[in-house]
Amino acid sequence: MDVKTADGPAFDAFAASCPSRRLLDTIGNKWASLVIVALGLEGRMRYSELSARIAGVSQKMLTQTLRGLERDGLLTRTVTPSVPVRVDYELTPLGLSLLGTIRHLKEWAEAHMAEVDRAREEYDRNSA
Amino acid sequence: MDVKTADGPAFDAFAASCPSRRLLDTIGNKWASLVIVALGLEGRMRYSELSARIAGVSQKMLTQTLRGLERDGLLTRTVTPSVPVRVDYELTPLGLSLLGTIRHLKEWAEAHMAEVDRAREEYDRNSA
DNA sequence: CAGCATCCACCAAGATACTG
DNA sequence: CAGTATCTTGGTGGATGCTG
Repeated sequence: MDVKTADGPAFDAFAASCPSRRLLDTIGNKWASLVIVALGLEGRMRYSELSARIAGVSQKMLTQTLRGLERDGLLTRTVTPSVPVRVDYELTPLGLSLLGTIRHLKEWAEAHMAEVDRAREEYDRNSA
Repeated sequence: MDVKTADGPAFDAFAASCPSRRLLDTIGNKWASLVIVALGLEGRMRYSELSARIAGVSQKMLTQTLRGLERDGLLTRTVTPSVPVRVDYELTPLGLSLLGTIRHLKEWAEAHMAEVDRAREEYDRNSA
């Protein structure tokens, strides 16, 4: 997280240049992580399949998300110039390695979110 | 990520009830992860120390973030009723375990973000 | 010192309509 | 089918001023 151990305003971690920050900006995105997980499961999907699979996403957000992930080298976009056009998306090796990282998050969540829920109830009860 | 393998609109992962979604909402937060990392390094910090350490955070956001993390059981808030008041924040065991998960993210970022950067340059060059 | 209250600006995200 | 274009909005986050 780019923590400065020296004195001064310390963290520059939130700066756009911090790798961790940029990673969180990516996977913290509501749709990006869903796209990655979907492609991780299916291996390769068409635009319309992704659209159907990820409930609630608008075309705009799906396209925007896919472009971003493509730009980051996390997935590839393949156009087959048939009629009508066919476009397939697939994770790159880089994208697959990130999928592994996301799974770690998932495991923490499944193991500990119940505890978080209990803490919330407790907190809300005491502050009501 | 609560993926439905059955047919239908498939993902309900983005729903508020999905543990992974909620975890990403937490650590995807710009300031929350910084607070956790800061407390992970220092072990225990006063409000003013956190404020000085995390450059650019407003009082509003810092307070809001701390309340959220306290509510989630990730840190404790200890008030010492001296004059003037003294308030200390410290990670709970739960918060410490999350710190470990965040470190995984950091490792991925440090190992792969350079590759992401290259992909971006390439992409931007080809679309210019 | 450690906050709460208020106001405001901004922009990401959704809805809608159109197209190669 | 797989998008693009445009408009609108809500809620996040910052600035400011005040208090136990």
